[in-house]
Amino acid sequence: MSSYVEENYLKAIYKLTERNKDGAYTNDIAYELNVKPATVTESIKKLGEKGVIHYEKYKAVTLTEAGKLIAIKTIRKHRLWEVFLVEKLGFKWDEIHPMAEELEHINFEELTERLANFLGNPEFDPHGDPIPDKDGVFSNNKSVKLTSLALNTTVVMTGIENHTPSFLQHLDKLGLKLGVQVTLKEIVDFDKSVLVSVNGKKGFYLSHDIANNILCK
Amino acid sequence: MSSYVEENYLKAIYKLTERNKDGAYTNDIAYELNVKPATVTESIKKLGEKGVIHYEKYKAVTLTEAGKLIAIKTIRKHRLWEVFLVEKLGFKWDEIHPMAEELEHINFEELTERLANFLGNPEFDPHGDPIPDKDGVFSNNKSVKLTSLALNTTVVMTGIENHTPSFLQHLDKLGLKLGVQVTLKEIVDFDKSVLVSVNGKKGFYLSHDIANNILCK
DNA sequence: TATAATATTTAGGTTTGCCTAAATGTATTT
DNA sequence: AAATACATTTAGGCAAACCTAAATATTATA
Repeated sequence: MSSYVEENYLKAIYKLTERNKDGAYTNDIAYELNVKPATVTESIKKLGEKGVIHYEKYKAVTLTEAGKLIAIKTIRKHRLWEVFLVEKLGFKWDEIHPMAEELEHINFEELTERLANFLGNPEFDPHGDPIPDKDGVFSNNKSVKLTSLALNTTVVMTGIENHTPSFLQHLDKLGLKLGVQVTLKEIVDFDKSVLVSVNGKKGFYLSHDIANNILCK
Repeated sequence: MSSYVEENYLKAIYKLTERNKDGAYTNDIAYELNVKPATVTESIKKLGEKGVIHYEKYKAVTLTEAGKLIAIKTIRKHRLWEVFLVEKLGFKWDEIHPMAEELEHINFEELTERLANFLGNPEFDPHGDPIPDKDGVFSNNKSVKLTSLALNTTVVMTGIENHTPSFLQHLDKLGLKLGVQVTLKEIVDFDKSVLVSVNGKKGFYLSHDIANNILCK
């Protein structure tokens, strides 16, 4: 199995396992990777034989330590390239994902580490997601959802939980970028939408769906 | 055919056609790409159908305009990444080829052009090879071989015609890098080796083979 | 020009990563 | 607990990109 394909499977399984500790299901992996479930069955069987995942027929799969490390290293590469694309090449945060999706599969450890160094060993990518170190260790940074705050709390926006271009572009329009100060002014009982004030300016309403995808600290 | 494979075939054909205007031969393409001639036959048939090369049974193949453009754009990407690896990440000129060989296949025009801009739109890569512009045009820069100079000529080293790490490392050891002043002091009749002085310092001998791979202006 | 040497192509195979359709297993609901 | 719904796997296929061995063209040489 090419490292390109393998890394994508492991990344998908990693992501799904974060959401559901039992492991990743065939159908969900198929959805993540835009392939059919039958293809996934075939692939995860091979990945199991290779020792990067735990595979048992009809069970959710989980990553072995080896598999987890590959997944995390792929995430590291992805996020470092995203920093490069934004900080050095001036791309916007909603434009970079497809490019990073390719660049993450360039496997030269020396390249990755020199890139990290060139970028100042960033700890977060342009979306606020943490960048694991070269041994695969994440700094534990406990952000919470904007929807979980108590009224009249002021926090700093640190991340997001949805990376679609349309969501990112909408945040731009609202002036909601990483680092801004957000104060929760009101929680509307009817639909759980929230009134927020950004950097002390006049407030505006955010739907619960939007607020729920914003992380802060 | 994946763009990865296609670009490598077109690049190989481009290179071979530079050497031999008749076109590229099956065997030579196979050697360049480390595949068997039978595989090349199969592939060039497909590339012919696709319209990127002119293919006729038993004849040397040449690039169509479309194919030539793809080849040159691949070369552009390769050389821009090489500049990045040396200028920004601090790699040495003998280390970068394998990485650039992968990075060249990342196809996002906006990425390439922003990268070029970030690097200051360089005209030459770290080996002195010209970087075509985004429309595939090379600036014509007529360097000549060190072996073609008349005695006592002083020139600037501008490029090389061999990119193997061992050759590059040897040049490093001799202090022969792009931009140095080289004076041709002697041509040994016996073996055509040459005595050169670099930046006005004490001279040393270079075999004809080495001198013949050094370009200057 | 016939023969030998070399280059190219054809024929038939393999592996990888995908597919559809059918079969089978697991989970949920009545 | 049986029936139904849903998830997963199996079986059989396909295209891409590689391979080896054999056949056929071309080119060079005697």
